Amino acid sequence: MRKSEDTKNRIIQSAIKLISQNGYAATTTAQIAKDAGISEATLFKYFKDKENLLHKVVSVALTQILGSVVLSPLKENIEKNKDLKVSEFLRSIINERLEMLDKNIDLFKIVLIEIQYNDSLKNEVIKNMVPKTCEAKGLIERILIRKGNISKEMAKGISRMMIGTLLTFLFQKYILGIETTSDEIKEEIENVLNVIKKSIGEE
Amino acid sequence: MRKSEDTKNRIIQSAIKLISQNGYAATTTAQIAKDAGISEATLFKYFKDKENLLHKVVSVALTQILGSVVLSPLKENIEKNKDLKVSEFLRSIINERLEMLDKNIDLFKIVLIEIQYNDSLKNEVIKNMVPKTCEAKGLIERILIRKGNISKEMAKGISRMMIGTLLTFLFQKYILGIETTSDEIKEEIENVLNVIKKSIGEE
Amino acid sequence: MRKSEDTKNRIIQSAIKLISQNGYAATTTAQIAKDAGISEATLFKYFKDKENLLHKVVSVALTQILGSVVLSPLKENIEKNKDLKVSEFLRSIINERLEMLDKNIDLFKIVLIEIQYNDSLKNEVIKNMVPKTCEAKGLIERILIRKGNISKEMAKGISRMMIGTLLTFLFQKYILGIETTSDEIKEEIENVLNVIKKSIGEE
Amino acid sequence: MRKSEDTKNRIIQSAIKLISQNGYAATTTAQIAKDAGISEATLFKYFKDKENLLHKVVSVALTQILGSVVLSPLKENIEKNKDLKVSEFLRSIINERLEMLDKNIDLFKIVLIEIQYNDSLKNEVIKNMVPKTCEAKGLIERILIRKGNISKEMAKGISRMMIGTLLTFLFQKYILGIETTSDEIKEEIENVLNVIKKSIGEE
DNA sequence: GATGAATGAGGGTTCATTCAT
DNA sequence: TATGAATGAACCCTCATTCAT
Repeated sequence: MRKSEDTKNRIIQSAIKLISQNGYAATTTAQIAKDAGISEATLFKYFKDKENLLHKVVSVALTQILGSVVLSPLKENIEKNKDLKVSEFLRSIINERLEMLDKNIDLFKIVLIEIQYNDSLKNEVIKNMVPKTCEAKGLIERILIRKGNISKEMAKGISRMMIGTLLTFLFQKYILGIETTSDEIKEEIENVLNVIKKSIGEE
Repeated sequence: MRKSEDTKNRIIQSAIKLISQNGYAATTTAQIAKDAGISEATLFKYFKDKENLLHKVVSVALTQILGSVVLSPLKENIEKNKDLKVSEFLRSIINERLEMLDKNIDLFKIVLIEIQYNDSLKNEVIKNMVPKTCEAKGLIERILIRKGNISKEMAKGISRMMIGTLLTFLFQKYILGIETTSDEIKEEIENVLNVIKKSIGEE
Repeated sequence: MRKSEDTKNRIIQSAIKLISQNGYAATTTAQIAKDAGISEATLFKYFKDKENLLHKVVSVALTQILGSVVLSPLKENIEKNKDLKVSEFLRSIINERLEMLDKNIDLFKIVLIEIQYNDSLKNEVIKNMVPKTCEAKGLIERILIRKGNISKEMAKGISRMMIGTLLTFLFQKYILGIETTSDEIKEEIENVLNVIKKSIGEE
Repeated sequence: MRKSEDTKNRIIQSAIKLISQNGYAATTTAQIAKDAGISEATLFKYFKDKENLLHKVVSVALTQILGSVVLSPLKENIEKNKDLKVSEFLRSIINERLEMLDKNIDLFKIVLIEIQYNDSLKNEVIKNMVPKTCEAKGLIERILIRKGNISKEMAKGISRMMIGTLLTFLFQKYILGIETTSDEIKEEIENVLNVIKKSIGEE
């Protein structure tokens, strides 16, 4: 049981590694088995077929991204920093989110790419990802509003900008693969925060 | 000659369609040939191998995205609207860009996904895409600055927000495939523009 | 293990048979697989590609021709007959060599023909074949010299004639495929031996 | 007509060149057409199919080898040198034959290799080559006998040795591709002639 | 007479999957 | 449970050959 569970996990980890590198269609079960240190026959003892393994991989990715890794630290962070100035609150969120992206980029890539080609996967992902993300977004907006002087519409605009900023970095660094120094990143974050600060009259 | 050029184009169009639907690795040359109404043998008369066809597809995509489709209308739009109020100027740009995204989403998807797995493709894309995008970004920033009362840093923050907003829509609609009514989209744009307007004291 | 080795050998034997019949380029992996009673997929589990199989075939051929089959019996024969008269010594060698040719003609043909089109094969063959052949040639020459009254040059001429005689039969029977009765062969051998006998003043 | 005949010859020459380099099965009609500077379609206007072209190539090769190139110079040479000493007569023949081999090795290779795989080709070749070769062999033998003191059997042995010597060089230089200096060749020829000289008591 | 364009048939090769052990 | 051995189906690609122009 222990051993069995362990083998299964090794297969999944190998699949994550290889699929994120080469894509699902270009990753062979032979590669995965070899990387996991087992035979192909064994792989098919654990997973009915390749598609089944992909679903498991995505499911694991979703769990990790949404459940333990993504939202908990975000909520923690939000809670911990909710008494800061708005700009500092937002900065801490962005930085924490960037770190999280960095740690989970393989999983993100797999999920984002493979749902393009697989509707059942897409539905599964949407069903899990959207409400959780909206929840987090709402949480941030409520805090912004509570901090005073910020209308609901402004809060929505600001939270959307935060998402946009994160996506821009995701795009730049992980999709296009452009090397960016952490100084450059900091500067760009400050530029965005500047606009927001001005808009809410902070300082 | 006429005929030959036509066949070649049909192959490329079929490839674009199928690769954007299923990904490069999962698209077979047989599918492409069938869709183009020719034999596989003919396909390989026009393209040395499958990889070669992918490069041609990406090259066409880049040309179309960057050259005629992406930048020209953007510059035209910028030129035409540079005398509007800042918020109206930005709104017109976003709307025009959203339309452009909609028209070229297949090409975008192919390029963005396939460069994950193909370094020579990635280099080609980066070399072409980055400078042109920076150019457009710079153009917008200069106009913002010239319109008065906006610092260079603010302009940078704002242009980055514009990109972030576009990427958010790209992500939401085309990656996650979430249906969004145009009213919802408009509302969200207004929320973002609102923040920007506030930040530059417009009105 | 047993089974696996067996399958591999069956593939090689089928390859030898078919390549010697039709040549490497005209022999398909499908034919080989069918002849070996396995699927093509299995063939490619045992040999990386068709070229690899050819190399194995040639390697087997070389081993068989040079190692166990060619030189050992020759040396044995030389040893056994070194006390005969020169003409009888040479006759026994020629006859033994002709038998050997007959048994291994398929392997010879493959090696001799395929090295025309494949440099790496040619190098491999040369490296193995030339020294061993020179060794055998040298052995014969030393015995001839030791038998008295034969100069080094004469010995070289005679050994060369032996090779020439063998090649003539190879050419006649196996290249041109001309049927020759064993009486005709014997007669021709005697004619050549006659010349040699005269030249060394035997009898 | 002139032009047409010319094109046909260019095709044949290209075929000879390429088939001798790569073998019939591995030579494509596309390669031949390209080398001949024409389109593949044109090639098939001149030759019903690829096999047909091979037959024409072999036929040309045979004509050239046997008719004009091979036997005429040999007969000429025999006639011219029939009054020399036996050893000198044989030396001149060998040298002339070696030169001829060198000039026509491409044709020889094609013929010798392709008849292994094609019975109709083999029959054609045998029918033409054997009688002519026997004729030349007989001619030489008659001259040897006429020169005195050489029995019919000795003459046969000697002529066979000549063929063997030539085949040895053919084998060494053109099949195995072993580089040999002309000095080495001369020495080996002398060794063989030495034996013959001794056998007929020359000098 | 020459060729650009096209292709059916087949070649080598890979892949996910099965099954006896 | 784990795997060595095997494979049908499909993949990318090539080839000799045809035909309208």
